Amino acid sequence: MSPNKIQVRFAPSPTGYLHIGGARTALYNYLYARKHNGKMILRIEDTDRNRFVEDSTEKLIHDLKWLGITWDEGPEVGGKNEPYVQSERLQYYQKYATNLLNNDKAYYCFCNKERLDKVRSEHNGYDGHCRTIDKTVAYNRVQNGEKHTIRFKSPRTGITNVTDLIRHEISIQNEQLDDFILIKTDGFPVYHLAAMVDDHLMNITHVIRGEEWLSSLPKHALIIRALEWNEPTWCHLSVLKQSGGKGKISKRQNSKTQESDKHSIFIGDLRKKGFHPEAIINWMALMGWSLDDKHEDFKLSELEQVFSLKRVNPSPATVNFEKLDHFQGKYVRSMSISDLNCHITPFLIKAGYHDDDSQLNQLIPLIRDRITTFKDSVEWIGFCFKNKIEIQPIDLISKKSTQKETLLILNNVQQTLTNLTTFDHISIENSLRLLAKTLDIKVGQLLNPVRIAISGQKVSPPLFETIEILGKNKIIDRIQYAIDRLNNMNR
RNA sequence: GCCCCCAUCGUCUAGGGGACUAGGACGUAGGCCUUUCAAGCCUAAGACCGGAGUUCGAAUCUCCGUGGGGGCACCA
Repeated sequence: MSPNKIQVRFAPSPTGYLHIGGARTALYNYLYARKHNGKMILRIEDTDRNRFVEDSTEKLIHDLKWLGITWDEGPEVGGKNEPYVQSERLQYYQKYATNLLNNDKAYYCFCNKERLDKVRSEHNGYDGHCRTIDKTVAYNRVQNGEKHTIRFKSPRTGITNVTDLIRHEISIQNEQLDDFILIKTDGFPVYHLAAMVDDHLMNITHVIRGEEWLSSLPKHALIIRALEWNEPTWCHLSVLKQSGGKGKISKRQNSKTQESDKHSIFIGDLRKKGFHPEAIINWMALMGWSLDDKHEDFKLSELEQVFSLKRVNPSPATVNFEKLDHFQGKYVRSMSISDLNCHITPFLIKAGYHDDDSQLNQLIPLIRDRITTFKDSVEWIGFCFKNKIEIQPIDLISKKSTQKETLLILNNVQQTLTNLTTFDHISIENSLRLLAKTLDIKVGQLLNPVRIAISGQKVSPPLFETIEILGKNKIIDRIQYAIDRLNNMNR
């Protein structure tokens, strides 16, 4: 591998499911790698055994793939940097922790939790208590099996400067840093060590991650410098803020403002709610990045050509689900009938509607402009697949109309349709328009009760076409049922 | 409390000292179209957080406020 080759990684921890914050970070990594013919690695950071969530890695991989985000190396595909799960890489962390120990850049710490809690309330971080323990004494205590951690020896004075690609120079007074833990009592590394070791070993050239890491960036730089490694290019993406309230989106809090029947911050939920991955990608890409002031519609394949980290915006973005709807609607309208059929069918089946494929294909052009999510199709055309339409007779009667007039309309419509020899929407339209004229009422007035009778709904796809698709028998039956209901209304 | 980051319409953003009466998109309002609902098309309202500088000239550069966000673990 050429050393100049761009190599990035997405390194989630298996503590929950993929949401738009993580997905967007994965997306930017992916796009950057693709744009520069680099490679992307998926690495699982599972060094916290307490927060481990059983199926989250599989779900995460599934969600990423569903979005269209792929990687060159990772747990299920393998690669030359195996393994890709941190709990299987313990030897490396141990090795470099020892290295730091030997070079006097780290030390053993024997402080227990109680002391630490006490120190924290008095100090700003760890007080360096074990820093002065004689090296051989400390070594012997470790040999005797005493519980210990390994801490990094942070500089006490001076300033640490780090450069971030989208935030420029960041500096911190070293006195703000404490001697943080590298290796925990259980022998597992802490993120700061593990991530830096892996990034180095895996030749990561650009670390693209969330802003929540910005405050620990100096620690990371210090570790890398202590080990005398090359520093990657840092790129900290701003956080995504909740749509309604305050603060960043989070796996823990849901319901409230960021969840609704239609939306969710979780990729898996969005899938179940009937969104298309391309719509989600387009939406996420624009939360913090833009090409210019003219282009907003991007397919994943197009983003791969035009993405640039230099155009990533450092300020936090608020999640706006209405814009997701916009991209989704736009995407739907660009889809072919057969493609839409594939996406809609599972939702119809799940809703319990028998799916007649050829009929569905006829129906799709009628709803393409009306649905946003694929799941919306259930509400729009579910009635077509029902055996019986439940209606309240009162709903059949328009505001300004009467029971008598409605019955007259329905009877006439039924008769007209029965007499039709060619049952196509043009003939249906012509005959019903003529009927309205004959009855001296507006077309809308005529169609309202018919719409309810046929669909059971106040809104429906265009009626003439719907009547044609459902067929004469079904239509006549439904109108008859409505007439019966109206007649029995007063009894 | 301490540290760090950020700051243009309600939201996402364009903007790199003069091309800014600040552009686009979503949303909102009105209109056209119309069998309902959409879609589509047209129109409108809507922002440079505040104050000092620097400069002939600041949305753009600097500083100070203010506001928002993130982080201060043997979590990532």
